[in-house]
Amino acid sequence: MPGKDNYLSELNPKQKEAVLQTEGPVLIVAGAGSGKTRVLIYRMIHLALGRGVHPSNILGVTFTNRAAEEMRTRIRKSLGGLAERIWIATFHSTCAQILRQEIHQLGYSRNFVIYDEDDTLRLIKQVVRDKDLDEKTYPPKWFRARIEWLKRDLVDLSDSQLKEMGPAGKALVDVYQAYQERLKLSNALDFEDLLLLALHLFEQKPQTLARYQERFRYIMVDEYQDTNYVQYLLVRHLAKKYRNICVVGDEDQSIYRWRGANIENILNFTSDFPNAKVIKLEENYRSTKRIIESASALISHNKKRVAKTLWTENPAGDEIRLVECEDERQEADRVVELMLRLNSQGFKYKDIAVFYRVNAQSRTLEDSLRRREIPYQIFGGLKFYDRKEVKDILAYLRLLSNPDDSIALERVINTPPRGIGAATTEQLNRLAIAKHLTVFKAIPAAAKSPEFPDRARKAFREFSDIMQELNKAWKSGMALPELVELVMDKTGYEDMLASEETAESEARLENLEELVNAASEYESAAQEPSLQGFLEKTALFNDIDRFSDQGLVSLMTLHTAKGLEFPAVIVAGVEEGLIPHIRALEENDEDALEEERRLFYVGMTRAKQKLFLYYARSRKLRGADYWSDPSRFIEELPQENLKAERTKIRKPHPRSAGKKFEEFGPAGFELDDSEGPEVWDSELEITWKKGVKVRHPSFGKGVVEKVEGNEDKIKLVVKFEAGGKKKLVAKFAKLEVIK
DNA sequence: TATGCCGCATTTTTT
DNA sequence: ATGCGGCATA
Repeated sequence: MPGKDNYLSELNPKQKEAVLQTEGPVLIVAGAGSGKTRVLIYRMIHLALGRGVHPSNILGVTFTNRAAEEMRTRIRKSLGGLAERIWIATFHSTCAQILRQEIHQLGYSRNFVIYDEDDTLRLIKQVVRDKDLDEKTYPPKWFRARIEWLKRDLVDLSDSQLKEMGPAGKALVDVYQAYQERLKLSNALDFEDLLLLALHLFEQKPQTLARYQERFRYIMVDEYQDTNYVQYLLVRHLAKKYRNICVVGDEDQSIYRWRGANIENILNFTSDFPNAKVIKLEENYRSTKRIIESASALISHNKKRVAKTLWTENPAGDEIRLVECEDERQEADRVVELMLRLNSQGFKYKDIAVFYRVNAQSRTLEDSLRRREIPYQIFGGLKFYDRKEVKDILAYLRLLSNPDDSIALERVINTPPRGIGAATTEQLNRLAIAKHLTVFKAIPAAAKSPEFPDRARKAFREFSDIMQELNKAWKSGMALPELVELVMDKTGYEDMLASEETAESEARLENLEELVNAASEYESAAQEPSLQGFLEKTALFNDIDRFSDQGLVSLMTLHTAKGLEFPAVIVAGVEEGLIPHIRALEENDEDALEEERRLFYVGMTRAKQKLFLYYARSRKLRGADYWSDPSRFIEELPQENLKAERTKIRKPHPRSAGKKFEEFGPAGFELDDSEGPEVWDSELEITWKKGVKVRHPSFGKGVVEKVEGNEDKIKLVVKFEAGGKKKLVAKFAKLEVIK
């Protein structure tokens, strides 16, 4: 860790320049592994210690909460308690915090809730139904995607793009407006609103903007290549007065174009902020020469980038291993075998990661990992706070905090089932509209209304009583974990799950236990714990199961891998249709293909020492078998850095990859050995025979004397130098072949 | 109103 | 293959 005084001595000249250039606009183009996090951290430390800037005048915007936390932890080591005064957060979290203070100026209430994608979709569905639109012609998901686009790109509702969409465009405008009204009635903001309303605030309330400009005199934005248009405008507003804006990014690692990230933001920075200083960090400290050379060769095929040359003084390292497999099951088995081998060579399990393009690929890998009892952890996929049971319980809490939250109400009013079905709910909604009440407030009235059958009235009364009881407990200041438990108890949710007695319901109950834990963790960690604060955390943070250093192999998608590094990296499914993904290919758009290339680039550059690329000749996808060809990106890698191996048995491979087996008659089944890399004999696939020299972690060096058995159960008799013969199972013996 | 079956879609997802 | 949502039935 940097000492307080000599922190500059640990930086190379470029990094030092980036740290010292505190005034004015700065663009740091930071290649993969070039130490950009270190630069950002030292920059903050330097501002505070070297330039006497008060930490509270520094804003650091990151893209993930994980990055924000990591940054703060590292700064704390140098600045101690002062680190807490620096504002380090994501765009969304930053805006949420600002709006908590200021949103009343825009006519919203400060106890707004944040709707996630699921809530949003439910609300859109309501709107679509109300408008009698056909869900087949106009899928709610389409509206959601388009509404996100309208908000992210600040599209004017009179824009010609909408007109050109014809009736769909008209429906979109219609749904959009109704959706916004409903959000407001529910006192809710979606993710885009967090940014958008902060922007409106800055545009409409100059004094408020001025206050934040004064506060954030030094602004740093990480992962600038992945900012969208609204985020770009927010940055511009905040930086306008002092112009001390430093953005860090790498257009080669921009992989969220599909989510509205605008690569132009980083490409145009120097024209947006004239006189900007541009500093390129091109020395890579992470990976071997071969990895860097290969990744650079790959990415040089992209046109949309600013030329830069990544280099490293690290050793050349091993060749990149290219492994061909029959199908995804063999791929998984081989990946696992590789892990065992790497482990025997001294790599800890936590040093090894497998990346894949789509989450669905993880299952086969998991099967193999479990069979061999290798401990693993999966990142991404279903998130804790997105689980149904967790969301249900949270919805009750949301309703306490904000009774206007109509989506939360919809979620829980009949969960667990209490006799308030679709018809009753419908009637309740009508009553609410007629009486100008929110649905929640209409419930006590409905309980008394003769228009409802006795059964429904009783159900309303029960529900109303439950909510009142919970409300009383909350108002009396009950601790959060207890409140969560009370909700689980009084609503009957826990009983409902407990009576199911399935493995599934057990798991759900465990998740709810975990939610109680999360609540108590929050309560002890937060400065001023509140229900609202907890709910905000659950909406904006979803990494309850986070990184553990517990010697587990890591599995994740290529997207999730960004920002991480591992000594040994395996990319699985390096095939046409997967990397690049079929959907990107279907777009038939150079930009889409370039993004796929960047994604692969990101994956490759995570590797410090060893990189393995696996592909399968056929792959089961949604129940059907498909042929596949190696990714075109493999051909873009310098062949001298590659070492390929192939299986001996090869299924016949039709020319048209990406087709189902059954779509080919016998004529399609041609042997295809002409293309692809040469067949090298594999060192990975160790051929055991008498005389092979090996090293064992505890027995030391030895020579193989005898080989028994075959395939999975090869046993070896090894004579060790230290004396003694041992009979070992080849696969599990952690033997390393030596020369 | 609750339940069970069928049909449909299923990239990536830091927020 | 699998899960979710919609619709028909008990």
